[in-house]
Amino acid sequence: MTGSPTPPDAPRKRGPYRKTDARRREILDAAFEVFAAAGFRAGSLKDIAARIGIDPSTILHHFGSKEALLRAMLDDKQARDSDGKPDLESLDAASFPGGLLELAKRNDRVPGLISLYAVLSAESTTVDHPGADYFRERAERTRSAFRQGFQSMADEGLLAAGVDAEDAATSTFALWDGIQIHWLIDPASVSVTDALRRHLRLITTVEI
Amino acid sequence: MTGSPTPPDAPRKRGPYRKTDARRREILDAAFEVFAAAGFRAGSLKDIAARIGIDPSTILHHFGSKEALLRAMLDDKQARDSDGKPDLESLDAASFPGGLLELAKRNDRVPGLISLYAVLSAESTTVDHPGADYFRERAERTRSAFRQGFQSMADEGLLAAGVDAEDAATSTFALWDGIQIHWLIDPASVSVTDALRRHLRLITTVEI
DNA sequence: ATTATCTATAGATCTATAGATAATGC
DNA sequence: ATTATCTATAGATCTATAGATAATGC
Repeated sequence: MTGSPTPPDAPRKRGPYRKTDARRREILDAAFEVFAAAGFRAGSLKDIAARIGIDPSTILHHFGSKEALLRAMLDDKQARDSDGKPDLESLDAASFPGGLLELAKRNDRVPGLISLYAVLSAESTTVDHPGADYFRERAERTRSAFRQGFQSMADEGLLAAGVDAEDAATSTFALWDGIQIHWLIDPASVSVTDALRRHLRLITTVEI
Repeated sequence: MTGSPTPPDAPRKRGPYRKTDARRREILDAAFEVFAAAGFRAGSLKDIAARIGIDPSTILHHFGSKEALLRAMLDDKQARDSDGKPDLESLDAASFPGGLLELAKRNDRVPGLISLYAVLSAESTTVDHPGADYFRERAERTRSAFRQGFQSMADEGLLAAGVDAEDAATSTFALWDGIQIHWLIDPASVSVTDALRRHLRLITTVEI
């Protein structure tokens, strides 16, 4: 008998090179920069490839298609966002509004991050956009996390009179995304964290 | 003497056909629909032309270039927005917050209008976008009009405690633009006018 | 005669694939 | 031997222009 240790129908594959992960990371980082600066449709594989000195077809070897690259890049950002650092879901009543501000400050310090989400989430509302599902789910998750955070504040009587958790979540989320676009349009005229802080002061009773 | 009534160097031109204005209007309307649905970069002259049954080159005959068409379309929208109807600049202290809501309601009823501004203003922040100047100026004008409106309210003591006109303008503008994007992403989860009304209630002392 | 419109096409993209060559790892 | 990378190119855009034909208006 020539019984092999692997099933007969499973073709033996050797797996990727040791440096493949690093190359994929390079591509994801370059894709982030290009998509943040130009959006998905105007950001080309050629631009991304040029940034790290490879040929566009190499990107397709690793990710299969431009759409798949976008999804991989978004999933990667999401995974790294909630990697170690405190994220939305982990904020409780005591740390919630301050935690939001911390999050905003942290995002402000990552060049391109605000642009990526602001540009792509708006672009994702246009016809046949491959990021539509991602951004709809992201909006749902974000609003839900905000709602929970504000609800635990409401439970301790920390919301301003006439404000409920649902309203607080919706308005804070909207103001945050809106002010980010206005900051991209004219950075000198607004401050993301200042606007957010003033809004949180208005809808809560805590010192921020 | 064969002295002509026009200067010798001015070549005599006959001017456009009587129906040219109507054709230009058709093109502007179709451009609005396409740019609202797809953005400027993904919205093609071919799509616009197909919508009204003409050839793309006819559009270029009338407007010269795709960028010029975008600018003409934006200028046209701006001119028609402030055409007769009460606009931002004409609102005084008494009618200001209510007038904003009316404006929002009116915009909600024009399909594509919210998408046009939300999509293009975000897209305009990307590299080499022909709408960048327009949207920066528009943001300036809008924030300034809001500031004046809220300032006249402040003068009559109609703003909530701790809120000044500048903050009110910035936050209202940001919340409005943000909630519009969230509405485009998931229309079922938010109401533009409700969110705006709640915000105005929060920052003013008037009944809305 | 001038303006409007279309046909045809140039020229510049862009994504994706096929297949050759180079690098890696068993 | 398999994976990674590049070259070359197909095929599908897209904007813009040149020039022919049709419609309009003096």
